[in-house]
Amino acid sequence: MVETPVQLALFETQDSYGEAHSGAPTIPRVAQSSDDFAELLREIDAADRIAFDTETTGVDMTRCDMVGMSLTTRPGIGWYLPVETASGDWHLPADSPDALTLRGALNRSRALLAAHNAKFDLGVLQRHGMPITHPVYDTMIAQFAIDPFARGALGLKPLAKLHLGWDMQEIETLIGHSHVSRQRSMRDVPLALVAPYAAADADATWRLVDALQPQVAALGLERLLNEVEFPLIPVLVDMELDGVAIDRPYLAALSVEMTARLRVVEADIYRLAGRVFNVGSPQQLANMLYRVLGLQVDVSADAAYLPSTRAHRLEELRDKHPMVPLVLEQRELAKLLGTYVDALPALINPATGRVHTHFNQAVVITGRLSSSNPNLQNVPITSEMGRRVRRAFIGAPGAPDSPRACVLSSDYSQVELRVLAHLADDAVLRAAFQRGEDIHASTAASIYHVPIAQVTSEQRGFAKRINFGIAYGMSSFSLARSTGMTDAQAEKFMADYFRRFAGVRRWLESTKRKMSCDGYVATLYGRRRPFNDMRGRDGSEVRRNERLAVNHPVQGSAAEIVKIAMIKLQKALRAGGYKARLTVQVHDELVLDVPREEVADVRELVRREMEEAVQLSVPLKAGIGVGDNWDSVE
DNA sequence: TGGAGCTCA
DNA sequence: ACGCATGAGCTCCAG
Repeated sequence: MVETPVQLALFETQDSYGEAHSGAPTIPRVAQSSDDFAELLREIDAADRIAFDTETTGVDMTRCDMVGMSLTTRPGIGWYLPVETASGDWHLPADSPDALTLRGALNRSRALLAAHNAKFDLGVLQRHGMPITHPVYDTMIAQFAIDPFARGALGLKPLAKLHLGWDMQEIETLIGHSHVSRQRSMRDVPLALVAPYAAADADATWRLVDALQPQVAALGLERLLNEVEFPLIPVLVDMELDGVAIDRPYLAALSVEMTARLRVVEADIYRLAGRVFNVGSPQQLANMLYRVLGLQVDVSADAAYLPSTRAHRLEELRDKHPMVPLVLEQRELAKLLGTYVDALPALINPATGRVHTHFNQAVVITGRLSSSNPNLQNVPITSEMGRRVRRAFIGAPGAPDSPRACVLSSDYSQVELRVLAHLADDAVLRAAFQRGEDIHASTAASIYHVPIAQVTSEQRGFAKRINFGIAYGMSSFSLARSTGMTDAQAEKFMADYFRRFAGVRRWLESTKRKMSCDGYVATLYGRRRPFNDMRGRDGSEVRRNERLAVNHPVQGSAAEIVKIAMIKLQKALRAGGYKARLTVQVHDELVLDVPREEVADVRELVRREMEEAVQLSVPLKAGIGVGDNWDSVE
């Protein structure tokens, strides 16, 4: 039978696990009777700290099934609660009375709850009738705050190795490798093997809290974790589980239209080329443009390499040959089709009819969220064609006979510049924000010494460039590059800027000094970015680190403000009994599904929670739009 | 799998 | 003289 090789593999697993067991001394206890369960409940009531972990049939919390759950209330022992069993033994089905009892016990407990990558476990538990309302200590997020460069090694097993010296059993020893033959499901692994594996995971998590806590304290990360990152987890769980509604018929029609246009454009390209080639291959395209057609670009060319075919390079050639604009159009169509129009429908969860992105808290060094599968933080907005894609993101369907929810988008106005004004304590910049002025016009007025009403649009444009660039540590050369000023003009412009905004200049200097003296810089809530000793390094490397150093507190503190706004907003929405739901965060923008009858209320609630998220020395301002889709929110 | 190229804030 | 703005994710190609 098919079973035989599986069994063999599992026996081998047990052997290797036996060797490794000395490193992970967890005694598993399987809850197999009502008496066991009652004993566990008593332990939960008496516990100071409870670590838990879920075993599931997959890694996607929006669709996997729960196989079991492990719980540890003291080091060395891990309970395992099967969710389903073949026999009549005690188990814990979703929504069963026992599940409700456990949920009540966990939420009633005064113990610290801990989990590794808690968002996953909380999402799974929520989908199985056990929502956890307590804040949870997440050992993965704590580790990321301690060492943001550990990004690739944030799994529970590497952490247990690092902090506890444990060589833990890898999950592949139970379910096989995803790339080798077909992976088995955790559901098919015998209880006798799942239980010790799961128990060790909960035990490791329990002990990791002790290992991490001294470092968290030493690095001053308590407020960041307890006031920002941990409370954000349940907000992200709700956002991910709710998902975003997609207009599938609209996308289908858009696909037909865009694909037809793509075929026409490609046919025209082949006709002009005199042959068929792969326009999507930068190499073949460069060969066609620069060798066959002989187009010239004005760059100091290394003879060994053909020039790039990047869009801004092709824009310079737009009028030189009719193929060039066609290539640009082909690129845009192929990108939109491949990334959204044809790809999004496949990501719609059939059970919910929505797409469920992942918001990751442990990827971006500055502390921003990242979004993946799909990335909803880079949905096109600039081009007309891109905005047609954006129109596919719509409100959730309402109850029968009631209309779809609206899409509400609220974005912070100039949040990073306001953060800079606060951090740098720059009197001029602060005053401009306090007066509620158009900040770019105001900056221009300051630099050119003219009344704000007399600022020309060109002057405002220069000021806007410098306002954006400052937070990135921009040089006068890049200012010249991006504005078309000469180097000398740009240099003078920046000198004028820093004379006027002396607080900003002092802050930039002190931040760079802090980087080299202390070896780190930090955000409002204390998230650090470490730097290596740069003594004896190349000047350009030092300057790059200086740019990273000044960007970190600005970008990272802004990210914290948005996260706090999300936490407060979610709380206010729930307290008010609203059906409105947060769906997407795009760094300085929050997107919500709002039933039509709630729009007036929720609009003001969102504004208040965002503008009052934190108290800075400058006001925060949010701009809000409402529409039928993500494009029409203006 | 790494780079080229594109999208966003 | 050099090198030239921060932070991400996804798709495609080529090897």
